[in-house]
Amino acid sequence: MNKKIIIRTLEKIALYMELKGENPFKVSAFRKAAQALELDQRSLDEIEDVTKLKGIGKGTGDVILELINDNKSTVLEELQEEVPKGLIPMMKLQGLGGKKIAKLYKELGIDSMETLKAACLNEEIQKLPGFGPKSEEKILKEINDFETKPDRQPIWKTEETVAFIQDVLTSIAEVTEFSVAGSFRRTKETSKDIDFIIATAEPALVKEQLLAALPVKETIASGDTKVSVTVEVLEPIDVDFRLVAPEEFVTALHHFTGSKDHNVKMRQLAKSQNKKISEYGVEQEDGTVTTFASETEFFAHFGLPFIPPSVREDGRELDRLDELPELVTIEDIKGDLHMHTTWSDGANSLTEMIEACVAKSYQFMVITDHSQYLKVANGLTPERLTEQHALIRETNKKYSEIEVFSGTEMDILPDASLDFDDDMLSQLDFVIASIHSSFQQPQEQIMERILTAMKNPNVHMIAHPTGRIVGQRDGYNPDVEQILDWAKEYGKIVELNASPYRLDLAVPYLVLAQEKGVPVAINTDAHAIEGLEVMETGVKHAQKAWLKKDTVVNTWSLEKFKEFINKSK
DNA sequence: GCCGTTTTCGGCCCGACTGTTTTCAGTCG
Repeated sequence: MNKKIIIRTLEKIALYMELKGENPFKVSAFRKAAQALELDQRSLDEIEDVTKLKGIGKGTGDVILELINDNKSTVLEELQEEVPKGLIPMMKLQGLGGKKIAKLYKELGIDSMETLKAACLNEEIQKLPGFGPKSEEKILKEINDFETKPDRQPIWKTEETVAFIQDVLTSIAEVTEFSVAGSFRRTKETSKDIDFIIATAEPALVKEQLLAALPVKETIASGDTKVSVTVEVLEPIDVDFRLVAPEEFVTALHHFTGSKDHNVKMRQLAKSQNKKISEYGVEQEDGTVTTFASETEFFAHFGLPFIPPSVREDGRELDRLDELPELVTIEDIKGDLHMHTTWSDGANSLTEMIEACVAKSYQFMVITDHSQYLKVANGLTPERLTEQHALIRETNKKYSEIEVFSGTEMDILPDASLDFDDDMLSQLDFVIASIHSSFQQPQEQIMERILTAMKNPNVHMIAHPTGRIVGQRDGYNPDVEQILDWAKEYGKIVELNASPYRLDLAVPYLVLAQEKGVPVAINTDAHAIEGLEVMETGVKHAQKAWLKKDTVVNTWSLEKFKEFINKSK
Protein backbone atom coordinates (compact mmCIF):
# COMPACT_ATOMS: atom_id res chain seq x y z
CA MET A 1 0.00 0.00 0.00
CA ASN A 2 1.26 3.36 -1.07
CA LYS A 3 1.62 5.98 1.68
CA LYS A 4 0.24 8.66 -0.65
CA ILE A 5 -2.97 6.67 -1.19
CA ILE A 6 -3.48 6.43 2.57
CA ILE A 7 -2.93 10.16 2.98
CA ARG A 8 -5.38 10.92 0.20
CA THR A 9 -7.96 8.50 1.62
CA LEU A 10 -7.81 10.14 5.05
CA GLU A 11 -8.25 13.56 3.44
CA LYS A 12 -11.16 12.25 1.39
CA ILE A 13 -12.82 10.89 4.52
CA ALA A 14 -12.45 14.32 6.12
CA LEU A 15 -14.06 15.95 3.10
CA TYR A 16 -17.01 13.54 3.11
CA MET A 17 -17.43 14.00 6.86
CA GLU A 18 -17.50 17.75 6.41
CA LEU A 19 -20.34 17.34 3.91
CA LYS A 20 -22.13 15.06 6.35
CA GLY A 21 -21.93 17.78 8.97
CA GLU A 22 -19.69 15.83 11.33
CA ASN A 23 -18.10 17.48 14.34
CA PRO A 24 -15.45 19.86 12.92
CA PHE A 25 -12.89 18.55 15.37
CA LYS A 26 -13.47 15.02 14.19
CA VAL A 27 -13.03 16.18 10.61
CA SER A 28 -9.82 17.94 11.50
CA ALA A 29 -8.61 14.84 13.36
CA PHE A 30 -8.63 12.98 10.04
CA ARG A 31 -6.78 15.83 8.35
CA LYS A 32 -4.23 15.87 11.16
CA ALA A 33 -3.74 12.12 10.83
CA ALA A 34 -3.09 12.56 7.10
CA GLN A 35 -0.63 15.33 7.89
CA ALA A 36 1.13 13.26 10.53
CA LEU A 37 1.79 10.58 7.92
CA GLU A 38 2.87 13.11 5.34
CA LEU A 39 5.31 14.84 7.67
CA ASP A 40 6.93 11.59 8.70
CA GLN A 41 9.92 11.08 6.43
CA ARG A 42 9.83 7.30 6.74
CA SER A 43 8.15 4.96 4.27
CA LEU A 44 5.17 2.94 5.41
CA ASP A 45 7.27 -0.18 5.94
CA GLU A 46 9.69 1.68 8.15
CA ILE A 47 6.94 2.88 10.49
CA GLU A 48 6.47 0.10 12.97
CA ASP A 49 3.21 1.25 14.53
CA VAL A 50 1.29 4.10 12.93
CA THR A 51 -0.89 4.64 15.99
CA LYS A 52 2.28 5.66 17.84
CA LEU A 53 2.46 8.77 15.65
CA LYS A 54 1.17 11.93 17.28
CA GLY A 55 -2.21 12.70 15.75
CA ILE A 56 -3.08 9.10 14.89
CA GLY A 57 -5.20 7.22 17.37
CA LYS A 58 -7.57 4.28 17.36
CA GLY A 59 -10.08 5.60 14.80
CA THR A 60 -7.68 6.86 12.18
CA GLY A 61 -5.25 4.03 12.95
CA ASP A 62 -7.92 1.43 12.13
CA VAL A 63 -8.60 3.13 8.79
CA ILE A 64 -4.90 3.01 7.96
CA LEU A 65 -4.52 -0.62 9.01
CA GLU A 66 -7.53 -1.66 6.97
CA LEU A 67 -6.07 0.11 3.95
CA ILE A 68 -2.76 -1.68 4.42
CA ASN A 69 -4.29 -5.11 4.99
CA ASP A 70 -7.40 -5.14 2.79
CA ASN A 71 -6.63 -2.33 0.38
CA LYS A 72 -9.97 -0.64 1.14
CA SER A 73 -11.66 1.57 3.69
CA THR A 74 -15.07 0.65 5.05
CA VAL A 75 -15.41 4.08 6.62
CA LEU A 76 -14.92 5.77 3.27
CA GLU A 77 -17.20 3.31 1.48
CA GLU A 78 -19.99 3.99 3.94
CA LEU A 79 -19.55 7.72 3.59
CA GLN A 80 -19.68 7.42 -0.17
CA GLU A 81 -22.98 5.55 0.15
CA GLU A 82 -24.46 8.48 2.04
CA VAL A 83 -22.89 11.45 0.33
CA PRO A 84 -23.11 11.97 -3.45
CA LYS A 85 -19.77 12.23 -5.23
CA GLY A 86 -20.83 15.40 -7.05
CA LEU A 87 -20.76 17.42 -3.82
CA ILE A 88 -16.98 17.10 -3.51
CA PRO A 89 -15.98 19.55 -6.27
CA MET A 90 -18.49 22.06 -4.86
CA MET A 91 -16.25 22.39 -1.80
CA LYS A 92 -13.80 24.25 -4.04
CA LEU A 93 -16.27 27.11 -4.54
CA GLN A 94 -15.40 30.12 -2.37
CA GLY A 95 -18.06 30.83 0.20
CA LEU A 96 -19.53 27.34 0.14
CA GLY A 97 -18.56 24.94 2.89
CA GLY A 98 -19.79 21.59 4.06
CA LYS A 99 -22.80 22.87 5.92
CA LYS A 100 -24.22 24.98 3.13
CA ILE A 101 -23.63 22.29 0.54
CA ALA A 102 -25.29 19.71 2.79
CA LYS A 103 -28.28 21.99 3.16
CA LEU A 104 -28.54 22.52 -0.59
CA TYR A 105 -28.45 18.77 -1.10
CA LYS A 106 -30.97 18.01 1.62
CA GLU A 107 -33.46 20.74 0.77
CA LEU A 108 -33.14 20.98 -2.99
CA GLY A 109 -31.53 17.70 -4.02
CA ILE A 110 -28.53 19.52 -5.48
CA ASP A 111 -25.88 16.86 -6.01
CA SER A 112 -23.53 18.33 -8.60
CA MET A 113 -22.09 21.57 -9.94
CA GLU A 114 -24.53 21.34 -12.86
CA THR A 115 -27.67 21.02 -10.74
CA LEU A 116 -26.35 23.82 -8.52
CA LYS A 117 -25.99 26.12 -11.50
CA ALA A 118 -29.48 25.23 -12.72
CA ALA A 119 -30.96 25.92 -9.28
CA CYS A 120 -29.28 29.34 -9.24
CA LEU A 121 -30.65 30.20 -12.65
CA ASN A 122 -34.14 29.09 -11.55
CA GLU A 123 -33.80 31.33 -8.48
CA GLU A 124 -34.47 28.42 -6.17
CA ILE A 125 -31.50 29.07 -3.91
CA GLN A 126 -32.68 32.46 -2.63
CA LYS A 127 -35.90 30.95 -1.32
CA LEU A 128 -33.98 28.69 1.05
CA PRO A 129 -33.79 29.85 4.69
CA GLY A 130 -30.30 31.12 5.43
CA PHE A 131 -29.70 31.94 1.79
CA GLY A 132 -30.77 35.01 -0.13
CA PRO A 133 -30.46 36.72 -3.50
CA LYS A 134 -26.86 37.71 -2.81
CA SER A 135 -25.84 34.16 -1.95
CA GLU A 136 -27.39 32.94 -5.16
CA GLU A 137 -25.64 35.56 -7.22
CA LYS A 138 -22.30 34.80 -5.54
CA ILE A 139 -22.60 31.08 -6.11
CA LEU A 140 -23.36 31.59 -9.78
CA LYS A 141 -20.36 33.85 -10.14
CA GLU A 142 -18.14 31.37 -8.34
CA ILE A 143 -19.21 28.57 -10.68
CA ASN A 144 -18.31 30.70 -13.68
CA ASP A 145 -14.97 31.73 -12.12
CA PHE A 146 -14.21 28.14 -11.25
CA GLU A 147 -14.25 27.23 -14.92
CA THR A 148 -12.05 30.12 -16.03
CA LYS A 149 -9.85 31.33 -13.16
CA PRO A 150 -6.54 29.56 -12.55
CA ASP A 151 -6.18 28.17 -9.05
CA ARG A 152 -2.70 29.53 -8.36
CA GLN A 153 -0.46 31.95 -10.20
CA PRO A 154 3.30 31.57 -10.66
CA ILE A 155 5.57 33.90 -8.72
CA TRP A 156 6.79 35.69 -11.85
CA LYS A 157 3.24 36.81 -12.59
CA THR A 158 2.36 37.87 -9.03
CA GLU A 159 5.70 39.71 -8.79
CA GLU A 160 4.47 42.44 -11.14
CA THR A 161 1.25 42.93 -9.23
CA VAL A 162 3.16 43.08 -5.94
CA ALA A 163 5.52 45.73 -7.32
CA PHE A 164 2.57 47.76 -8.59
CA ILE A 165 0.83 47.68 -5.20
CA GLN A 166 4.08 48.55 -3.41
CA ASP A 167 4.36 51.68 -5.54
CA VAL A 168 0.79 52.65 -4.68
CA LEU A 169 1.32 52.12 -0.96
CA THR A 170 4.55 54.10 -1.00
CA SER A 171 2.64 57.05 -2.43
CA ILE A 172 0.02 57.15 0.34
CA ALA A 173 1.18 59.54 3.05
CA GLU A 174 -0.89 58.02 5.87
CA VAL A 175 0.79 54.62 5.45
CA THR A 176 3.50 54.41 8.09
CA GLU A 177 4.75 50.97 7.13
CA PHE A 178 3.70 48.12 4.85
CA SER A 179 4.83 44.71 3.69
CA VAL A 180 3.72 41.94 1.42
CA ALA A 181 2.91 38.85 3.47
CA GLY A 182 1.44 35.40 2.73
CA SER A 183 2.92 32.84 0.40
CA PHE A 184 4.64 35.53 -1.67
CA ARG A 185 6.71 36.61 1.33
CA ARG A 186 7.47 32.95 1.97
CA THR A 187 8.74 32.73 -1.64
CA LYS A 188 6.38 29.98 -2.68
CA GLU A 189 6.66 29.35 -6.39
CA THR A 190 2.91 29.88 -6.84
CA SER A 191 0.31 31.90 -4.91
CA LYS A 192 -3.45 31.72 -4.66
CA ASP A 193 -3.69 35.35 -3.62
CA ILE A 194 -1.51 38.24 -2.45
CA ASP A 195 -1.54 39.56 1.13
CA PHE A 196 -0.46 42.99 2.31
CA ILE A 197 -0.15 44.32 5.85
CA ILE A 198 -0.47 48.06 6.21
CA ALA A 199 0.32 50.02 9.37
CA THR A 200 -1.61 53.24 9.67
CA ALA A 201 -3.35 55.46 12.19
CA GLU A 202 -5.88 56.42 9.51
CA PRO A 203 -7.29 53.16 8.14
CA ALA A 204 -10.37 54.68 6.52
CA LEU A 205 -8.34 57.28 4.67
CA VAL A 206 -5.79 54.73 3.48
CA LYS A 207 -8.48 52.33 2.38
CA GLU A 208 -10.16 54.99 0.30
CA GLN A 209 -6.95 56.07 -1.45
CA LEU A 210 -5.84 52.49 -1.97
CA LEU A 211 -9.05 51.41 -3.66
CA ALA A 212 -8.99 54.50 -5.85
CA ALA A 213 -5.42 53.86 -7.02
CA LEU A 214 -5.74 50.14 -7.78
CA PRO A 215 -7.20 48.56 -10.91
CA VAL A 216 -9.95 46.90 -8.90
CA LYS A 217 -12.04 44.48 -10.91
CA GLU A 218 -14.22 43.47 -8.04
CA THR A 219 -14.57 43.95 -4.31
CA ILE A 220 -14.94 40.69 -2.41
CA ALA A 221 -15.05 42.08 1.12
CA SER A 222 -14.56 45.55 2.51
CA GLY A 223 -14.50 45.93 6.27
CA ASP A 224 -12.78 48.42 8.57
CA THR A 225 -9.55 46.48 8.89
CA LYS A 226 -9.76 43.98 6.05
CA VAL A 227 -10.23 44.63 2.36
CA SER A 228 -10.32 41.86 -0.23
CA VAL A 229 -10.36 42.78 -3.89
CA THR A 230 -9.67 41.24 -7.25
CA VAL A 231 -7.17 43.48 -9.02
CA GLU A 232 -6.08 43.24 -12.60
CA VAL A 233 -2.55 44.48 -13.18
CA LEU A 234 -1.29 41.65 -15.36
CA GLU A 235 -3.90 38.99 -14.79
CA PRO A 236 -6.76 39.10 -12.30
CA ILE A 237 -5.69 38.01 -8.83
CA ASP A 238 -7.23 38.38 -5.38
CA VAL A 239 -5.43 40.70 -2.97
CA ASP A 240 -6.11 40.91 0.78
CA PHE A 241 -5.19 44.07 2.66
CA ARG A 242 -5.07 44.20 6.43
CA LEU A 243 -5.02 47.64 7.99
CA VAL A 244 -3.59 47.66 11.50
CA ALA A 245 -2.34 50.17 14.04
CA PRO A 246 1.43 50.82 13.75
CA GLU A 247 2.23 48.99 16.99
CA GLU A 248 0.40 45.90 15.72
CA PHE A 249 2.35 45.77 12.48
CA VAL A 250 4.85 43.06 13.45
CA THR A 251 2.38 40.59 14.93
CA ALA A 252 0.01 41.16 12.02
CA LEU A 253 2.85 40.63 9.57
CA HIS A 254 3.83 37.41 11.28
CA HIS A 255 0.26 36.20 11.40
CA PHE A 256 -0.49 36.88 7.75
CA THR A 257 2.84 35.60 6.52
CA GLY A 258 1.81 32.19 7.79
CA SER A 259 1.93 29.48 6.88
CA LYS A 260 -1.18 28.33 8.59
CA ASP A 261 0.66 25.33 10.02
CA HIS A 262 3.47 27.55 11.25
CA ASN A 263 0.96 29.78 13.02
CA VAL A 264 -0.80 26.84 14.65
CA LYS A 265 2.56 25.62 15.97
CA MET A 266 3.45 29.09 17.24
CA ARG A 267 0.12 29.48 18.97
CA GLN A 268 0.45 26.11 20.63
CA LEU A 269 3.90 27.08 21.84
CA ALA A 270 2.53 30.39 23.14
CA LYS A 271 -0.22 28.56 24.94
CA SER A 272 2.27 26.29 26.65
CA GLN A 273 3.86 29.49 27.97
CA ASN A 274 0.46 30.77 29.11
CA LYS A 275 0.44 33.39 26.36
CA LYS A 276 -1.94 33.93 23.48
CA ILE A 277 -0.91 35.04 20.00
CA SER A 278 -3.22 36.99 17.78
CA GLU A 279 -2.54 39.32 14.88
CA TYR A 280 -2.79 42.23 17.33
CA GLY A 281 -0.12 41.13 19.72
CA VAL A 282 0.73 38.59 22.36
CA GLU A 283 -1.63 38.46 25.32
CA GLN A 284 0.17 37.72 28.56
CA GLU A 285 -1.17 35.76 31.50
CA ASP A 286 -2.27 38.98 33.21
CA GLY A 287 -4.25 40.07 30.16
CA THR A 288 -1.86 42.76 28.97
CA VAL A 289 -0.93 42.72 25.29
CA THR A 290 2.69 42.89 24.18
CA THR A 291 3.68 44.20 20.75
CA PHE A 292 7.04 44.17 19.05
CA ALA A 293 9.34 46.33 16.96
CA SER A 294 10.56 43.47 14.78
CA GLU A 295 9.86 39.82 14.03
CA THR A 296 13.22 39.01 15.61
CA GLU A 297 11.91 40.43 18.90
CA PHE A 298 8.64 38.58 18.43
CA PHE A 299 10.39 35.21 18.10
CA ALA A 300 12.80 36.07 20.92
CA HIS A 301 9.78 36.64 23.17
CA PHE A 302 9.13 32.90 22.93
CA GLY A 303 12.80 31.99 23.28
CA LEU A 304 13.18 31.36 19.56
CA PRO A 305 15.73 32.59 17.02
CA PHE A 306 14.44 34.52 13.99
CA ILE A 307 12.81 32.03 11.65
CA PRO A 308 12.99 33.28 8.05
CA PRO A 309 9.64 33.46 6.22
CA SER A 310 10.94 31.07 3.56
CA VAL A 311 11.05 28.13 6.00
CA ARG A 312 7.75 28.85 7.77
CA GLU A 313 5.89 25.99 6.15
CA ASP A 314 4.69 22.75 7.71
CA GLY A 315 5.52 23.60 11.32
CA ARG A 316 8.53 21.28 11.42
CA GLU A 317 10.77 24.35 11.22
CA LEU A 318 10.23 24.73 14.97
CA ASP A 319 11.95 21.37 15.41
CA ARG A 320 14.89 22.35 13.21
CA LEU A 321 16.07 25.47 15.01
CA ASP A 322 19.59 24.12 15.39
CA GLU A 323 19.92 24.01 11.59
CA LEU A 324 19.00 27.66 11.13
CA PRO A 325 22.53 29.05 11.63
CA GLU A 326 23.82 26.82 8.82
CA LEU A 327 21.11 27.87 6.38
CA VAL A 328 22.38 29.65 3.26
CA THR A 329 21.68 33.40 3.27
CA ILE A 330 22.10 36.13 0.68
CA GLU A 331 25.08 37.48 2.65
CA ASP A 332 26.91 34.18 2.09
CA ILE A 333 26.80 34.47 -1.69
CA LYS A 334 30.26 35.22 -3.06
CA GLY A 335 29.72 34.71 -6.77
CA ASP A 336 27.42 33.97 -9.70
CA LEU A 337 28.30 31.19 -12.12
CA HIS A 338 25.81 31.71 -14.93
CA MET A 339 25.22 34.93 -16.87
CA HIS A 340 25.09 36.28 -20.40
CA THR A 341 26.48 39.33 -22.18
CA THR A 342 25.94 41.07 -25.50
CA TRP A 343 28.23 38.42 -27.00
CA SER A 344 25.14 36.18 -27.14
CA ASP A 345 21.64 37.24 -26.06
CA GLY A 346 22.50 39.41 -23.03
CA ALA A 347 21.63 43.11 -22.85
CA ASN A 348 24.83 44.34 -21.16
CA SER A 349 28.47 44.19 -22.11
CA LEU A 350 31.16 42.10 -20.46
CA THR A 351 32.48 45.14 -18.58
CA GLU A 352 29.02 46.20 -17.46
CA MET A 353 28.29 42.74 -16.06
CA ILE A 354 31.62 42.70 -14.24
CA GLU A 355 31.05 46.15 -12.75
CA ALA A 356 27.60 45.05 -11.59
CA CYS A 357 29.06 41.97 -9.87
CA VAL A 358 31.79 44.09 -8.28
CA ALA A 359 29.04 46.37 -6.95
CA LYS A 360 27.51 43.29 -5.34
CA SER A 361 30.88 42.62 -3.66
CA TYR A 362 31.15 39.24 -5.34
CA GLN A 363 34.56 37.64 -5.24
CA PHE A 364 34.13 35.58 -8.38
CA MET A 365 31.88 35.29 -11.42
CA VAL A 366 31.68 33.29 -14.61
CA ILE A 367 30.71 34.62 -18.01
CA THR A 368 28.70 31.90 -19.72
CA ASP A 369 27.30 32.95 -23.07
CA HIS A 370 25.35 30.53 -25.23
CA SER A 371 27.01 28.12 -27.65
CA GLN A 372 26.70 28.02 -31.44
CA TYR A 373 23.73 25.62 -31.65
CA LEU A 374 21.46 28.27 -30.11
CA LYS A 375 21.35 30.50 -33.17
CA VAL A 376 18.31 32.47 -31.94
CA ALA A 377 20.43 33.53 -28.96
CA ASN A 378 23.42 34.42 -31.15
CA GLY A 379 25.37 31.51 -29.69
CA LEU A 380 29.17 31.67 -29.92
CA THR A 381 31.15 29.66 -32.46
CA PRO A 382 34.49 28.21 -31.29
CA GLU A 383 36.20 31.13 -32.99
CA ARG A 384 34.14 33.76 -31.22
CA LEU A 385 34.40 31.88 -27.92
CA THR A 386 38.20 31.79 -28.25
CA GLU A 387 38.15 35.51 -28.92
CA GLN A 388 35.88 36.15 -25.90
CA HIS A 389 38.06 33.91 -23.75
CA ALA A 390 41.11 36.07 -24.54
CA LEU A 391 39.15 39.25 -23.81
CA ILE A 392 37.95 37.93 -20.45
CA ARG A 393 41.51 36.99 -19.51
CA GLU A 394 42.67 40.48 -20.45
CA THR A 395 39.79 42.26 -18.69
CA ASN A 396 40.17 40.16 -15.56
CA LYS A 397 43.65 41.61 -15.04
CA LYS A 398 42.09 45.03 -14.48
CA TYR A 399 40.11 43.86 -11.46
CA SER A 400 41.77 42.97 -8.21
CA GLU A 401 38.51 42.75 -6.24
CA ILE A 402 36.89 40.03 -8.36
CA GLU A 403 38.01 36.97 -10.30
CA VAL A 404 36.28 36.77 -13.68
CA PHE A 405 36.24 33.25 -15.07
CA SER A 406 35.70 32.40 -18.68
CA GLY A 407 32.99 29.86 -19.37
CA THR A 408 30.17 28.79 -21.63
CA GLU A 409 26.59 27.63 -21.40
CA MET A 410 26.93 24.86 -23.91
CA ASP A 411 23.98 23.11 -25.49
CA ILE A 412 23.56 19.38 -25.21
CA LEU A 413 22.34 18.60 -28.72
CA PRO A 414 19.32 16.45 -29.55
CA ASP A 415 21.57 13.62 -30.75
CA ALA A 416 23.27 13.51 -27.34
CA SER A 417 26.47 15.12 -28.57
CA LEU A 418 27.96 18.31 -27.12
CA ASP A 419 28.13 21.64 -28.95
CA PHE A 420 31.91 22.03 -28.50
CA ASP A 421 34.75 19.51 -28.75
CA ASP A 422 36.98 18.67 -25.83
CA ASP A 423 39.82 20.73 -27.23
CA MET A 424 37.68 23.87 -27.01
CA LEU A 425 36.14 22.98 -23.66
CA SER A 426 39.45 22.20 -21.98
CA GLN A 427 40.62 25.77 -22.55
CA LEU A 428 37.70 27.23 -20.55
CA ASP A 429 37.56 27.71 -16.78
CA PHE A 430 33.98 26.60 -16.30
CA VAL A 431 31.60 24.66 -18.51
CA ILE A 432 27.83 24.56 -18.10
CA ALA A 433 25.86 21.98 -20.05
CA SER A 434 22.18 22.70 -20.79
CA ILE A 435 19.28 21.35 -22.77
CA HIS A 436 17.38 23.96 -24.79
CA SER A 437 15.90 21.81 -27.54
CA SER A 438 13.84 18.70 -28.36
CA PHE A 439 12.01 18.67 -25.03
CA GLN A 440 9.55 16.12 -26.40
CA GLN A 441 12.04 13.29 -26.65
CA PRO A 442 11.32 10.19 -24.58
CA GLN A 443 12.88 10.23 -21.13
CA GLU A 444 15.40 7.62 -22.18
CA GLN A 445 16.82 9.89 -24.87
CA ILE A 446 16.80 12.95 -22.60
CA MET A 447 18.73 10.98 -20.01
CA GLU A 448 21.22 9.77 -22.62
CA ARG A 449 21.91 13.42 -23.48
CA ILE A 450 22.44 14.32 -19.85
CA LEU A 451 24.69 11.32 -19.30
CA THR A 452 26.95 12.44 -22.15
CA ALA A 453 27.45 15.76 -20.37
CA MET A 454 27.96 14.04 -17.01
CA LYS A 455 30.65 11.78 -18.38
CA ASN A 456 32.60 14.60 -20.02
CA PRO A 457 35.41 15.62 -17.66
CA ASN A 458 35.35 19.21 -18.97
CA VAL A 459 31.76 19.80 -17.87
CA HIS A 460 31.30 21.28 -14.39
CA MET A 461 27.60 21.89 -14.03
CA ILE A 462 24.18 20.97 -15.38
CA ALA A 463 22.00 24.09 -15.64
CA HIS A 464 18.23 24.26 -15.08
CA PRO A 465 18.12 20.46 -14.89
CA THR A 466 14.43 19.95 -15.74
CA GLY A 467 13.78 22.85 -18.13
CA ARG A 468 10.54 23.74 -16.43
CA ILE A 469 8.89 27.17 -16.45
CA VAL A 470 6.92 27.60 -13.21
CA GLY A 471 3.21 27.33 -13.89
CA GLN A 472 3.70 27.18 -17.63
CA ARG A 473 5.60 24.13 -18.87
CA ASP A 474 6.89 20.98 -17.27
CA GLY A 475 10.24 20.85 -19.07
CA TYR A 476 11.73 17.71 -20.55
CA ASN A 477 10.78 15.38 -17.72
CA PRO A 478 14.12 13.86 -16.77
CA ASP A 479 14.65 11.31 -14.01
CA VAL A 480 15.98 13.83 -11.51
CA GLU A 481 17.00 11.27 -8.93
CA GLN A 482 19.18 9.60 -11.56
CA ILE A 483 20.67 13.00 -12.49
CA LEU A 484 21.59 13.55 -8.85
CA ASP A 485 23.16 10.11 -8.57
CA TRP A 486 25.23 10.79 -11.68
CA ALA A 487 26.20 14.23 -10.42
CA LYS A 488 27.51 12.57 -7.27
CA GLU A 489 29.30 9.88 -9.23
CA TYR A 490 30.92 12.21 -11.78
CA GLY A 491 31.55 15.12 -9.42
CA LYS A 492 29.25 17.65 -11.10
CA ILE A 493 27.34 20.63 -9.74
CA VAL A 494 23.59 20.86 -10.27
CA GLU A 495 22.11 24.29 -10.68
CA LEU A 496 19.37 26.02 -8.83
CA ASN A 497 18.42 28.51 -11.51
CA ALA A 498 17.21 31.50 -9.51
CA SER A 499 15.07 33.06 -12.21
CA PRO A 500 11.48 33.20 -10.90
CA TYR A 501 10.45 31.74 -14.25
CA ARG A 502 12.51 28.64 -13.64
CA LEU A 503 13.36 27.98 -9.97
CA ASP A 504 14.87 24.82 -11.36
CA LEU A 505 15.52 22.55 -9.45
CA ALA A 506 12.32 22.62 -7.45
CA VAL A 507 12.41 22.35 -3.66
CA PRO A 508 11.91 18.57 -3.20
CA TYR A 509 14.75 17.85 -5.63
CA LEU A 510 17.04 20.27 -3.80
CA VAL A 511 16.31 18.42 -0.58
CA LEU A 512 17.33 15.23 -2.34
CA ALA A 513 20.48 16.82 -3.79
CA GLN A 514 21.67 17.86 -0.35
CA GLU A 515 20.87 14.44 1.07
CA LYS A 516 22.94 12.80 -1.62
CA GLY A 517 25.81 15.23 -1.08
CA VAL A 518 25.57 16.87 -4.50
CA PRO A 519 26.84 20.47 -4.63
CA VAL A 520 24.27 23.04 -5.75
CA ALA A 521 25.01 26.40 -7.37
CA ILE A 522 22.45 29.18 -7.10
CA ASN A 523 22.75 31.16 -10.33
CA THR A 524 20.84 34.06 -11.79
CA ASP A 525 21.26 33.18 -15.49
CA ALA A 526 21.17 36.98 -15.83
CA HIS A 527 20.62 38.35 -19.32
CA ALA A 528 21.05 41.93 -18.06
CA ILE A 529 22.38 43.70 -14.98
CA GLU A 530 18.94 43.74 -13.35
CA GLY A 531 18.80 39.98 -13.79
CA LEU A 532 21.49 39.61 -11.12
CA GLU A 533 18.92 40.65 -8.51
CA VAL A 534 17.05 37.35 -8.68
CA MET A 535 19.83 35.84 -6.55
CA GLU A 536 17.69 36.82 -3.59
CA THR A 537 14.73 34.78 -4.82
CA GLY A 538 17.08 31.88 -5.51
CA VAL A 539 18.51 31.94 -2.00
CA LYS A 540 15.05 31.99 -0.42
CA HIS A 541 14.01 29.12 -2.66
CA ALA A 542 17.12 27.26 -1.47
CA GLN A 543 16.17 27.99 2.14
CA LYS A 544 12.83 26.30 1.54
CA ALA A 545 14.85 23.15 0.88
CA TRP A 546 16.97 23.86 3.99
CA LEU A 547 20.12 24.06 1.89
CA LYS A 548 23.16 24.66 4.04
CA LYS A 549 25.93 27.07 3.12
CA ASP A 550 28.34 24.20 2.50
CA THR A 551 26.01 22.63 -0.04
CA VAL A 552 25.91 25.85 -2.06
CA VAL A 553 28.94 26.26 -4.33
CA ASN A 554 28.76 30.03 -4.59
CA THR A 555 29.15 30.50 -0.85
CA TRP A 556 32.53 28.82 -1.08
CA SER A 557 35.74 30.78 -0.90
CA LEU A 558 37.44 31.64 -4.19
CA GLU A 559 40.17 29.15 -3.35
CA LYS A 560 37.74 26.31 -2.73
CA PHE A 561 35.82 27.10 -5.91
CA LYS A 562 39.05 27.20 -7.93
CA GLU A 563 40.12 23.90 -6.51
CA PHE A 564 36.79 22.35 -7.46
CA ILE A 565 36.84 23.52 -11.07
CA ASN A 566 40.46 22.49 -11.59
CA LYS A 567 40.03 19.05 -10.12
CA SER A 568 38.59 17.58 -13.28
CA LYS A 569 41.38 18.91 -15.48
C1' DG B 1 -11.32 11.70 16.66
C1' DC B 2 -7.10 12.91 19.51
C1' DC B 3 -4.75 14.26 23.50
C1' DG B 4 -2.95 14.69 28.50
C1' DT B 5 3.86 16.77 33.83
C1' DT B 6 -3.18 21.38 35.98
C1' DT B 7 -5.00 13.62 32.19
C1' DT B 8 -9.91 10.01 31.17
C1' DC B 9 -13.19 14.92 30.27
C1' DG B 10 -13.10 19.00 27.96
C1' DG B 11 -10.77 21.49 24.79
C1' DC B 12 -8.99 21.47 20.17
C1' DC B 13 -5.56 28.77 17.13
C1' DC B 14 -8.01 32.89 16.63
C1' DG B 15 -10.43 36.60 14.63
C1' DA B 16 -12.77 39.17 10.43
C1' DC B 17 -16.44 39.65 7.21
C1' DT B 18 -20.78 38.48 4.85
C1' DG B 19 -25.44 37.62 4.43
C1' DT B 20 -28.79 36.55 6.70
C1' DT B 21 -30.69 37.61 10.45
C1' DT B 22 -32.47 40.84 14.35
C1' DT B 23 -27.91 38.15 17.34
C1' DC B 24 -25.34 34.82 14.66
C1' DA B 25 -23.87 30.84 11.69
C1' DG B 26 -20.88 29.83 8.08
C1' DT B 27 -16.69 30.44 5.81
C1' DC B 28 -12.05 31.79 5.30
C1' DG B 29 -7.17 32.33 6.10
